[in-house]
Amino acid sequence: MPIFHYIHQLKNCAKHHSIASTKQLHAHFNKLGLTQFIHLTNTLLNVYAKCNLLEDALQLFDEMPQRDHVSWATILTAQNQANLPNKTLSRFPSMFSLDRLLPDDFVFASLVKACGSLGAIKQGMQVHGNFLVSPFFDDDVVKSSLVDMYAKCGLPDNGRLVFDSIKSRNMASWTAMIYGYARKGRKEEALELFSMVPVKDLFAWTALISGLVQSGNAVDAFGLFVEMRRRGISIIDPLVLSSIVGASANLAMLELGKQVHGLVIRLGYESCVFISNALVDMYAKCSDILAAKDVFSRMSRRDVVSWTSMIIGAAQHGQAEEALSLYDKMVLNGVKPNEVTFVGLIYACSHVGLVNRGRELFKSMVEDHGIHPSLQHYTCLLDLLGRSGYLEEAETIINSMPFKPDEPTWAALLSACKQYGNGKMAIRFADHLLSLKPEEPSTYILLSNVYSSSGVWEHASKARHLLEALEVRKEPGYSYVYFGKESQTFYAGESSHPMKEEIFSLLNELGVEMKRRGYVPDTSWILHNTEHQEKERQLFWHSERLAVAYGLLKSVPGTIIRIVKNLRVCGDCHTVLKLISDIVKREIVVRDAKRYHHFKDGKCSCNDFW
DNA sequence: GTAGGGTTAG
Repeated sequence: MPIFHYIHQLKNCAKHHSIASTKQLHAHFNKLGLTQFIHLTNTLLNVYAKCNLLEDALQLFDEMPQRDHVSWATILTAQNQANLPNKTLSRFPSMFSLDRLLPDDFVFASLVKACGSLGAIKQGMQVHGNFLVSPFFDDDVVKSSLVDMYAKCGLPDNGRLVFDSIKSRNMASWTAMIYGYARKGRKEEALELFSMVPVKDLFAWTALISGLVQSGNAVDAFGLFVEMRRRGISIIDPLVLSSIVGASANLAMLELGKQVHGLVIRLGYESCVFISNALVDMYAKCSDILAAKDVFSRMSRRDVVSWTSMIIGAAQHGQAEEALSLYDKMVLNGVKPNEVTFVGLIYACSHVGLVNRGRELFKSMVEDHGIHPSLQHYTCLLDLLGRSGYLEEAETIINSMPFKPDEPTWAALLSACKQYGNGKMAIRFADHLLSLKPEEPSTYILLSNVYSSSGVWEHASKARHLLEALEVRKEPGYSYVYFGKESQTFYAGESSHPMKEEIFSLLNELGVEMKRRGYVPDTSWILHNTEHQEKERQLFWHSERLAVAYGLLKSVPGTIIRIVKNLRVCGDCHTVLKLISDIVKREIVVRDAKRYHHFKDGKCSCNDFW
């Protein structure tokens, strides 16, 4: 039978993902000694890759007596498609060392793509340089990939230089460039380019919208999504929906998220794994952990992202046991955890002080799963150890780990030193923290307190000065409360609200009852050098309290009051919200800049850890 | 026979 006939058969296998037939043909070729025909073997390689049988493809590739450019391009692309871009980059050097082959245009495109998905800009620029001095330097496909790579690496200006050199721009180059600007938050340039696109198809809209979501501009992303719908662009592919679900998550507006969920269902994409994943995450971020679990439980197929989203959701809402048991179920289901999964798991342990379990998971991550711990993993582990008083162990880890702790980690450890009365270590940690020039005002309070109590006055006053400088450019605190479709934003110290009187008297009323229950305002959270009474007054006007009072006055009795705050909730407000939840018998859910707090019956889901 | 754009978890 002629070779081209076999190639035709193989193409059919790829089209229908028929694994059995592919393997049968492979065996047949072996028997007839046809594998020497590189043309045929390359096709087989590609079919394995298209059927997601990377292992088979790799084995075949390694066994090939001879390989050409096509073999290399095929295997590198296969690794990209299997989401293993680092393997693409590590395999590439043997193209020359093993087979004495230089990259062609196809191979360049694969390498550029791998660099893009890794955000490996240094290697990306090297590849770019090699491409420019290669015979393929003018290839438009590689150039489009380069535009995309620079977009993903956050360097749209580098991308623009390449973009301008493309002779015949097609949709791929346009969308890559639009995405590059949008992702960097350069909305005007993105829109300008978008207006120039000859055909505004769903891809172009998606690039624009998803880029804006990723740059944190959820509001404009929504506006554009509505505009896209108005123009009758049919959503024939669900990817734009995951961006828009993500936008609702970022805004933490539950009602909006529910509407988007409704749209997802109407369009028939609810069973799409990555859409469901985005929904799980959205509900968790909107503090409706029950809805998140509901979506999760109805999924017919769950990948590592689904499980991880659910684990992190549970952990962030204070349900550590749930998070850990989800992990056990995940393993039982044969889903391999990745580095993000372990961030969620160790974080969960840290929340409830499960020191041993946390240590075990960290060890298992490295030893059983071969994952290199990142700074984030160390941060979670140090949090766990510090909180439970294992300060020496924490310090040993700091000295041996390949990263420097960040500001919040030093701050958490410093608090732990204070709590466990380790003054000497506190000074060591404080010095590290001070040298980082922290951004968080409460850090200076902490520093100042540590230095003062240890008699290091010079540093205590330095911390004060730095704080005063910081206070000037501090972002004002605000909170928004929402119920149904209504939402209302309150700024700290705001006293011009139309319902000011009602809010004021309700807070006063609650204050009387709180003091009756033993509440003493903790004014150490107020940073200014002011009189005690003035400090109390400032606490009183913190935005989250105004929002809660408004929520109590305006929402349907018995419903959950949901609040989103831009900064972290202060310690005193945390105490107050716990008390209020008990006094009025209402659940209050606050999402602050760091954590989720479910206040109910005088307790908080965060276990007073945030 | 091989390549380029839009997606989800921290």
